[in-house]
Amino acid sequence: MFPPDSAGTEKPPHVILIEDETVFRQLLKRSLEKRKGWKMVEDYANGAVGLQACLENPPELLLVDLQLPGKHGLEIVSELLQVHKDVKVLVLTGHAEPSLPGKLMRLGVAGFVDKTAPLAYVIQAIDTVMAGGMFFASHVQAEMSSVGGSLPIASDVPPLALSARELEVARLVSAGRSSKEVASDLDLSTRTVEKHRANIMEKLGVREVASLVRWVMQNGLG
Amino acid sequence: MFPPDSAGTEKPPHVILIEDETVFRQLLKRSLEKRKGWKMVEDYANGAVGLQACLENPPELLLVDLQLPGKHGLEIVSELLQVHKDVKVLVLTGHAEPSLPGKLMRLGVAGFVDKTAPLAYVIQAIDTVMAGGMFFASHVQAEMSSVGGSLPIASDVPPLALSARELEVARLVSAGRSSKEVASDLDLSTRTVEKHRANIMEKLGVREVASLVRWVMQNGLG
DNA sequence: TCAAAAATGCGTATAATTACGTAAGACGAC
DNA sequence: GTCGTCTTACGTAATTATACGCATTTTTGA
Repeated sequence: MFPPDSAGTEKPPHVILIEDETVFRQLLKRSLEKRKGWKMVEDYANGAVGLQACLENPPELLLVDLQLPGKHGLEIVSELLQVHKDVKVLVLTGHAEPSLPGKLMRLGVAGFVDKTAPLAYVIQAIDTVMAGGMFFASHVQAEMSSVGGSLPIASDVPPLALSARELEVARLVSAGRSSKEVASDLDLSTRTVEKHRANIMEKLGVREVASLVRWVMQNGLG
Repeated sequence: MFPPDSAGTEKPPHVILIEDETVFRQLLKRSLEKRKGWKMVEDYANGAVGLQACLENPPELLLVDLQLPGKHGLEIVSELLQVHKDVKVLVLTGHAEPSLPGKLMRLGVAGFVDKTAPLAYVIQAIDTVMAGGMFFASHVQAEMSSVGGSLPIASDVPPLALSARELEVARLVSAGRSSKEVASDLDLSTRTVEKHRANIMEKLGVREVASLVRWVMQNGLG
């Protein structure tokens, strides 16, 4: 899961890079094209233009600086993620600030690396993020007064082996409702709910409520 | 600033490693001793013992797992940082959970890495943290509230409301063990386990297993 | 050292869940 | 038009979990 190591046979993802420092931008772009065979790296030096490109043709991965001409990186990310929540965003900045990681996480950014870090760091961050993970590294210690609560991001990919009704039941059960309560919630008979539960357990291959709850939570359904 | 690259001439820091998986612990310990010339790596497999050592002779760097016998990693960190705020803490865990990064940051932890990550990741994390930075990387996407709302975080009740034994029971229950199984796991009577469960539920103010499981997971104990 | 808290154990009773079944109507796919 | 799945519903029995209460022994801390 962690390091895809070599790009291998996977098709190159669509990547957009917004970075005003030409040296770094070109270095990184070439690096990605050479070392990973990604041909689809669009690069922009201007924030507004880059955002426009993102909105018109959303990439899988967005690499973005913060201090940009045209539009600030935080605005870009914020506006983009409101429309396309599934874009993986990796922030590259040279001006780390202790409260930044928190802000970025709240925004839904998947990672954050100092541009002053060695290129290997950046590459690793990209790998991790592309694999669905998170990667925050900086030379300043993060300061988190309050990294907001627990609003799930309602991410896509609920691996649904369950039918709609079953899912509904599963969520209620994992929310702590008893079969009887679920029955009255959904206006069903208790027996029916119990049957649903049994089927759910069977499908998920679990035997106890605890595991059901874990499944629901780990799949972002709770 | 970023990678000290080679340990060079600096004197080895005092490092404590608390990790119950022997293979990983020894591997990491040897790795640090060889590759960085750090001789002062104390290692412990038990949480309570490790914390004791930290309190008696605080290290510069603490590498700690979360799920540990004796005492949970979160407790260790919490208790240690209350007394010695300057200890750099790097959490190593194999059971990442989306809300964990936020919790750890709030606790004042400097970094967090999956144990399943390649050793190079771990080493880099250590370097970054030792250099005063932060390093959070995981194969799961961190989940913070996406909206910048001002939702109160009243839920920041410490997991320490529970006694060590209760915590242990809570974890097993949320892992799907029945009271009877927990009893045999911990070599207790079923009655005792049931009593513990009742006390736990009471303390957490919940009524059903589902809520217990959610609590355990949301507090990174699962 | 002594009091408080935690950990351990038991009893009794009710409520809830799980493990086996079976089956009919709706709805879509092939 | 038949086959499969989803949804609905029921029965019985065993197992587990909860809600009360009470008691003994460590452990901990003031």
